[in-house]
Amino acid sequence: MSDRPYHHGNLRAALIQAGVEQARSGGPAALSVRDLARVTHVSPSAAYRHFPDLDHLLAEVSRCARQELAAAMLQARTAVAGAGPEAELARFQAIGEAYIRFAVGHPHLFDTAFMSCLAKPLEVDEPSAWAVLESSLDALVQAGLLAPPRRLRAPLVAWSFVHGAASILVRQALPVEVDFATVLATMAESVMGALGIGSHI
Amino acid sequence: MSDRPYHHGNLRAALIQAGVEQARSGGPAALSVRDLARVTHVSPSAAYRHFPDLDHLLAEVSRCARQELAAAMLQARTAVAGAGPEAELARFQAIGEAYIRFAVGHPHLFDTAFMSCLAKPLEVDEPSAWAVLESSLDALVQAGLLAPPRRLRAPLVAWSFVHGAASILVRQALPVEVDFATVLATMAESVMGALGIGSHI
DNA sequence: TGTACATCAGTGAACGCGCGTTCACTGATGTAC
DNA sequence: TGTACATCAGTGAACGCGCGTTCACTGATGTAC
Repeated sequence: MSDRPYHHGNLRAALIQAGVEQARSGGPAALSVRDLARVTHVSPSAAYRHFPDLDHLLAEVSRCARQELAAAMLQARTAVAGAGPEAELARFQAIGEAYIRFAVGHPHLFDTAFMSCLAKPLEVDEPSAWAVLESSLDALVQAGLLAPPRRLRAPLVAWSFVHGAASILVRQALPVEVDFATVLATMAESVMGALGIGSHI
Repeated sequence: MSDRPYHHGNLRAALIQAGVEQARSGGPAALSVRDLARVTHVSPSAAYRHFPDLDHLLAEVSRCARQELAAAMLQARTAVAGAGPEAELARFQAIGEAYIRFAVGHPHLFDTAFMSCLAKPLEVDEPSAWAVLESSLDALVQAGLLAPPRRLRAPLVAWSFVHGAASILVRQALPVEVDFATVLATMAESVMGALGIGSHI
């Protein structure tokens, strides 16, 4: 404990990062000023140099969780190569699949991403899941797969369905066995159906 | 405090009911053995005559929250009179609308209904939102509005979309202003589209 | 280049709090005879 | 109908704990001259 320098160097970022790791294993309930200070090898009061209170710290942790989700979507989309309508459609499905995969793979982080905080984070999400979705929908329109009039409400439609399916898988909210593959297939088919993707050509 | 009888009479039910009321205003985080005992005018240790620990008490509170949701759906469905396809469709839409209305009207109870507990409630949900949805889908099939092959996955499709939309409204998860009426209309249209309701006639 | 000093980023002890849970107990109830 | 007594459902004090936050402080940094 004595080999660490008196000044941490980047305590603010370190506390947030520690928060993300704690949240990954224990969810929002596992986050406390004292515990994050402990993990960061710093006294609890040091945190108050960087955050006015716990809630502001939580808001940043939550934002990082959302960014991790967005990064996963971005990566999945980038992984689909090629041009043309079929590649564009595959990229759209890839971000939905990544969303659900993230929720199932990191259920506590998923909860943390959408936990309720009174404080607002200092910066906006970067990357942002919302932005990823918006740009993918734009690409679908340009590829001629999504009718322009449907573009306006498309984000709500897609997000609702995918977020709902992810929540169900995470919580096992349904009294019936739903397996991952079934949800993915149903999700893809349903969003296509709801948005009429491809059907107006 | 001295005018109350020594024996409460139905403490178990009273604690659960108190839990529902506390959850309604403060959400799952507002639930504690000590607070519920306080509200019920009973010593904290009395609760342990009826529940092995906090988690088992929470599981019952959560179940009651889900039952309240189911009751709202049931009431909304019953309120739609008449027979025939158009009435059946209206009843189906009514339960989805009631679900979303409940989430927006009682956001903390909605959270409580789907909170995570390690313990399982002693009894199953009665009424059950799942059962309400299942029977409504059966009615749609019988009215010739839903193609039988789509019946199997229909619960997952409907629940995902409605639950997702409700979560979004409750959390204000989208960085865009989404009003209640728009969500309801979009929800109805999308579920119809995804399930192909009415389109195969 | 060297030194005084303001500023910054930590420490550690302490505060008061509410929590879950246990334990020995006591008051009320109801059953057997 | 009356009484002994087992059983049930409460009480209240206590346990140890971890929490958020404050406060007076001190060690390190870096800037002005």
